[in-house]
Amino acid sequence: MTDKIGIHWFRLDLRLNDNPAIENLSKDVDSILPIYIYDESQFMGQASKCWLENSLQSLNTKLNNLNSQLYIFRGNPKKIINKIIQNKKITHFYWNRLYDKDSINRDKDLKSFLLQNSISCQSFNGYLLTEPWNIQNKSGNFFKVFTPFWKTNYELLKNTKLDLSANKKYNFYNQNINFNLNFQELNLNTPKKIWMKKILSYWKVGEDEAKNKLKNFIKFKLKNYSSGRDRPDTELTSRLSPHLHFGEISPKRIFSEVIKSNINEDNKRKYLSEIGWRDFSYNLLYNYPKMTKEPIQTKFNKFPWLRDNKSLKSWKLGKTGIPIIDAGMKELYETGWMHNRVRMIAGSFLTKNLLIHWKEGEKWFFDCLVDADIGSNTAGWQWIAGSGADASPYFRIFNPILQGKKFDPNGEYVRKFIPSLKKIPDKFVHSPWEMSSQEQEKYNFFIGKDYLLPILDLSETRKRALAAFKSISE
DNA sequence: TGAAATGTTGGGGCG
DNA sequence: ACGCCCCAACATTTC
Repeated sequence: MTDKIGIHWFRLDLRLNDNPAIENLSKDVDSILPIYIYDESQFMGQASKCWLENSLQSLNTKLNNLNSQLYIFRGNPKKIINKIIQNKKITHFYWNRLYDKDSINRDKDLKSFLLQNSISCQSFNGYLLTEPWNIQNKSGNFFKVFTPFWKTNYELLKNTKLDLSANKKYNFYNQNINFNLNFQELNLNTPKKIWMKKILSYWKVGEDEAKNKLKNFIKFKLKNYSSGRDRPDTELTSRLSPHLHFGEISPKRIFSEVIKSNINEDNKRKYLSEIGWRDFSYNLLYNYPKMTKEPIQTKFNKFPWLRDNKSLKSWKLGKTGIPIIDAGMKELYETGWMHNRVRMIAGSFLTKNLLIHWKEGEKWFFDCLVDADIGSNTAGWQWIAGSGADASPYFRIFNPILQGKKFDPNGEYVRKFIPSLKKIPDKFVHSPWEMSSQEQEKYNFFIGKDYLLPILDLSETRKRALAAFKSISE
């Protein structure tokens, strides 16, 4: 029994397929010990915790079927890893890389610690299409604008053979370790159990479901993606974002399946560019590690944000009196997800009409979204606030009524989350306050009773935002 | 991955 | 028949 044992440390790569660390480990050792460490000191939103718990269970079931299990621990990774490697048969320790500053520092430290202990330690790319240090413009700098970034990245990928591992049966470890936790002991500290249960009722979690969603997306939705992706009243997005976040599916798998599919080029390109935005966000995060806390454009340090807790609360609860905003915020709270178009409208409303700091929105989204992701979420918020690298220009202020009419023309989306709007005709569904008192009488729908009066004047706050942005431009 | 303000054009009503 | 005005409809500019 001198078999070599290698540890695979799962983080945001909760899958067995297309997992480069596992694939490489399987070549270098006889048996793979799969571990997960829950580190409470690492901030995680409520919705994410819930998804995580379910995703770990799903992964554990898959490992059970391979006569093994997921070995779960809780606490400081270095201390736990130090304890695990007391088993002298452990010769290798692999993982897939992460790209935020805290993870990078932690992993660097661990790598040298493991090497000191004569354990072979390697890391791999299991999370991105192209890692930030492998993509540069002609002058050798990182890209700050999406379009040229994606053009370069796309060409790079199109000409590379993506080595996706086939559905392999790896040899996983199955001996007892006496200090790992079972799932009852894991308890991820989610006090709002009922809320979480509700959110999860809208989702299936895990690697198999991710594959399934991709397959059905390509089969039924991709051909209408280009125009459909902007319509929250349809179901034409892939909804793969939470699966991607937890690494239940790899972006390379998505890229390769979409390219292979027999769908017209325009729709494919449009969808893949959304996967490209994810890589771009990580490219920014890696090169501007401070972007999670500070504006990328430094002039935004002196932006006159307002502190307005009352309005912030109205926004969070979907009580602004603007149907498309309220529907979006309710979709978020109810299902843990919000349609991308509506995320932009709601983000513009918070940062431009309310002049509330994008970090407040970012925090709320991070807590409520099942796809909460440090790269995409902060990049998205900086983009909409105007402080991002190639952000939406400051004067680009969405008018939520026009956006509603354009992208939810029959009001199906807003009525889904604000049922009282079912009583009134399409004409008023995005601006019910425009109904005369006779019309309110006629439809038995009264502003103030069946729906709120808007908390602000759109035209006035638009002008106020333009003035505020003007004050920081040189 | 905007919206509003302003400018231009052209058809139709009308004297 | 013609010029004038009005005002959609569309285009361009500005924020």
